[in-house]
Amino acid sequence: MNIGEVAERSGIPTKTIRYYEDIGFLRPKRNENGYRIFEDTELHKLIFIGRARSLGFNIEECRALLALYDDKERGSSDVKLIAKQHVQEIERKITDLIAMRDTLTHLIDACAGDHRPDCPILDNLSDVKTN
Amino acid sequence: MNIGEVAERSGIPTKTIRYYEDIGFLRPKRNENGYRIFEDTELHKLIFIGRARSLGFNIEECRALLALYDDKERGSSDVKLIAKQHVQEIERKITDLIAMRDTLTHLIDACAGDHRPDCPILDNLSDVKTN
DNA sequence: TCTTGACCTTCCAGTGACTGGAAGCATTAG
DNA sequence: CTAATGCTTCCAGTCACTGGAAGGTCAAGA
Repeated sequence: MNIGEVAERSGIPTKTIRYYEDIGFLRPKRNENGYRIFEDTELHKLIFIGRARSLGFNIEECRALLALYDDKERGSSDVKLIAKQHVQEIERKITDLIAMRDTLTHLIDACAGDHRPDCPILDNLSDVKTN
Repeated sequence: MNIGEVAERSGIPTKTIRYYEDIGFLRPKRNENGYRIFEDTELHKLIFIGRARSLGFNIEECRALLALYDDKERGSSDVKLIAKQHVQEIERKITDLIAMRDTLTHLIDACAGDHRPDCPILDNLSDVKTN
């Protein structure tokens, strides 16, 4: 497979695939004209990385997951720990977003047609104590 | 207030506060020695921005939210529209994050978490068919 | 008074994770 | 044969910071 086909099949742009090679995620062979040739294992790795990224894992976390993926002797508890930490972070974000949505919704309702200079809701939004 | 105190009270690093000034979020006065002097309104603005940023709004979105925050005529329909679009975006993000969390949680539950190498998390991430 | 250290200033460079573009070979379709 | 597409490398830019250098300011202590 050339890089274009791998990009199509993995959903990862060619630029990004080359970048992933740069940072050591893959090391595809080259043929005589210098083109990268990808094996199925490399395609699978890219799909793996793409999915991990879409789940919000950053590059270093992906590297750790890839190492575990490659390591035949790995224990699954290592993987589970990484995933659990990530779920905690996601849940914190969800909580924050719900709070922000509720605040903004109140803001929209309460500020509609209100031309007074001081809005208590805005004051509350930026109040340190409600942080 | 000097920048250090504002940083402490807003939770935003001094570097970032100066950056926010660069991009026009604030325009703190200076005293004779050149130090920035911050009013309470600027502190509140920073807390507001910090919260919006922590929820994934980018700088331009923050600028729009700040306009809502700053706008003495708020209640006008265009400002309200901006806020509503932001609420929609927040809801989309919440949905995405919940999907992410559910996927990960499901995988964690299915993962033994012991020293054995079989791990459903990695299996799922590397399974081409579930792409 | 001098000095030490914390705090402030500006400017420039680097980060992460790409992304875009230029310049130049290789391959393929018409 | 030519044009279009695809591949290569390299360099630069993006966003939102973040770190460091070099230097000015200020309050406290010997």
